[in-house]
Amino acid sequence: MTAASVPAQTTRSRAVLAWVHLMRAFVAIDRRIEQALRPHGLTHPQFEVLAHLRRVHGPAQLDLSQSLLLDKGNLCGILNRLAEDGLVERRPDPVDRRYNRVYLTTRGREVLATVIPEIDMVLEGAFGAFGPEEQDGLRRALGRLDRGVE
Amino acid sequence: MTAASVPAQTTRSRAVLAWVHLMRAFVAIDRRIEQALRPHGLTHPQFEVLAHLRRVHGPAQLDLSQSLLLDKGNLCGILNRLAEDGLVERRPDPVDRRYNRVYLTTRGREVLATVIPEIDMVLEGAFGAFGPEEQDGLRRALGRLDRGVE
DNA sequence: TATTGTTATACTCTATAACTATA
DNA sequence: TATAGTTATAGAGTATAACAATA
Repeated sequence: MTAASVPAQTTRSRAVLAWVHLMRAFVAIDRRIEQALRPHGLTHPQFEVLAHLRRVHGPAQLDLSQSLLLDKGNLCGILNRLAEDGLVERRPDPVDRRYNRVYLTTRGREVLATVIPEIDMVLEGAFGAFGPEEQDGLRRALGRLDRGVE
Repeated sequence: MTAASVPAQTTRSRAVLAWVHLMRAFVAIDRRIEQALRPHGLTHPQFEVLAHLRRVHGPAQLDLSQSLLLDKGNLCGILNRLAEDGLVERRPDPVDRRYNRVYLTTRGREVLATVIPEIDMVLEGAFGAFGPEEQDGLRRALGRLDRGVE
């Protein structure tokens, strides 16, 4: 820091302080996750799509976009990039051909199989300092926070 | 959800669950903040810069980029947009003219004066369900989490 | 006519690297 | 030559809206 920059002290409310800490914790972990994803050529939204497809088999694009809170047009672009890389496949629903159902390819499953353990390690490293019941407590508090916002 | 999508049940570790909750809580609040910023034409990084300048007077751009963990080239672009909108001002350091010192303009201060209370309301709404000592507890846990990652 | 998905546009952010000006 | 800042480029995400295909 250069000499002439002047830090000022201001008081901040409990809520603002809590937010600053929440943000810092999130960003710190999120950066680690992105570092783990990048060598595999994956962005965060792309990983979210893949991880969702691992749990839900063959959703229509509209379902997918709603589940992940993404605009349908933008999801379309994300799916294009994933499909170009051969991680994902679109197949029209045989009954109602307006629907595209989205599936992981074998390659997509393989990529997930290598990426997910790396991310688990990041998370174990982050939360490992907490004991099991502390983790549960934190989780409950964050769940309350999440629900409180809606 | 369309009929043919198939949810699958998998077990997830405590750490992953804690992360999911952390992420959901963060994203929920973050979206609210962005909604509050958008009518003022501010993006999140732009607000971060302005908020930092409210506390630190006249930092050099390099200091600023390091404080906010932004690349100096990208910070330059963000400052250009803020300067175009008249919220921020660059003045070369009279002693060493390699440095640009960055200042809030009067307009920038005015915008902050209207935006910050709105964001405070978002945060009070989010954390208001917690009592003071609960907020402090959450804050301490998140602080530990943040430090543990580094 | 309503719904699903695609395409188009404009803007911002990020990563990376070459370039300019000052010291 | 080192440092601070700028510019350039390419890729990705987001918001918004018009468009095509199917029902």
